[in-house]
Amino acid sequence: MKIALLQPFTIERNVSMREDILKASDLKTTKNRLAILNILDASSGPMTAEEVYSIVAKEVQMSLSTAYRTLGTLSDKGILLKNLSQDGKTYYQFNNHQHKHQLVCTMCSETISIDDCPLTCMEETLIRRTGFIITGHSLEFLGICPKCTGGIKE
Amino acid sequence: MKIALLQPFTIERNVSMREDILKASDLKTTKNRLAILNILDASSGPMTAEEVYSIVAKEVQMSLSTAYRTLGTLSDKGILLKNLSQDGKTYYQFNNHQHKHQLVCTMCSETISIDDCPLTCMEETLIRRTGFIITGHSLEFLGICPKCTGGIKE
DNA sequence: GTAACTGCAAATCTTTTGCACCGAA
DNA sequence: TTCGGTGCAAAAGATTTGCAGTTAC
Repeated sequence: MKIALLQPFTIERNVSMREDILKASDLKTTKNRLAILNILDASSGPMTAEEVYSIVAKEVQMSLSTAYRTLGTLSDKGILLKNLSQDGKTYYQFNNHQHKHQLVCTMCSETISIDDCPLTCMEETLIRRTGFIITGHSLEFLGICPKCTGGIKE
Repeated sequence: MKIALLQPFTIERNVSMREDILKASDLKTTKNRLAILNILDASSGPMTAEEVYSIVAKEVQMSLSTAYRTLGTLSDKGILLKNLSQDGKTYYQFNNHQHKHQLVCTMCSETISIDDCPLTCMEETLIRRTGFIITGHSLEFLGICPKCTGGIKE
């Protein structure tokens, strides 16, 4: 019973945190936006619009184009990171300055998240050399996972 | 006059080198394929299918779908590197083990090639940790170039 | 001669957009 | 009340594909 009560409390707290995030970016608080932030917050890695949509659609009524528009808006505001992957789909993740990259198996699509990003140092070099302001980067590794390697003749 | 003669000789030599490349991959030698290899070899960085096509179409008669098919085939054989960029277009470059990444201005699309790739060391770590065979990676930096920075109010 | 290559047009897939309606502030 | 947000359907843009004709070997 105590545990049952704990859950709603946590959700409530998160909801108000997310309202603050939206308010700070001059965005109206809507069921749809909260639901999307909710799902991405719970996710362990980047998700496609389609994935977000298929989960969110179970909770609230939302069209796919709204999912795209919302994800786009949140990315423009810097709340999310947006990233076109080698599979042709765009992945979204919370921009919490602890972003992740992916290692994807080209045979079965198994995906592993890479926690540490080695590019900060390289960005500093680029800034010095080019005068660019660096606003982001995309990095993805492709390979063949151990399960699939088993099937390759040597 | 001597210089004028030098050029055809060089082209001849390159053509036969490219025939060897195709033969080694069990691909027939066609005007189209030679033209595409030619253009990518002369290019200083990765090119889109559209760019390759628009240049190649001046020299030989070729359809856009053939350009796509040829670039795809050459990539499958490992002759080219294929890379979906954050702008939604696929870029192709010679796979000469000296591949380049790009730094792209999100305002004017000015693009700078990055010659040294810092990822080899990271790939070794990933191999150890995940058991994947790493077959490739994509890396791209986005930013705002000095020309465009001038327009931003501080 | 035959399998591989090519051109054309149509299809595919993801993402974006126009427009009319709806809802948060 | 008023913009901004949303749904629907249609458009967009890059790439792929089916099929019939052509070419390298």
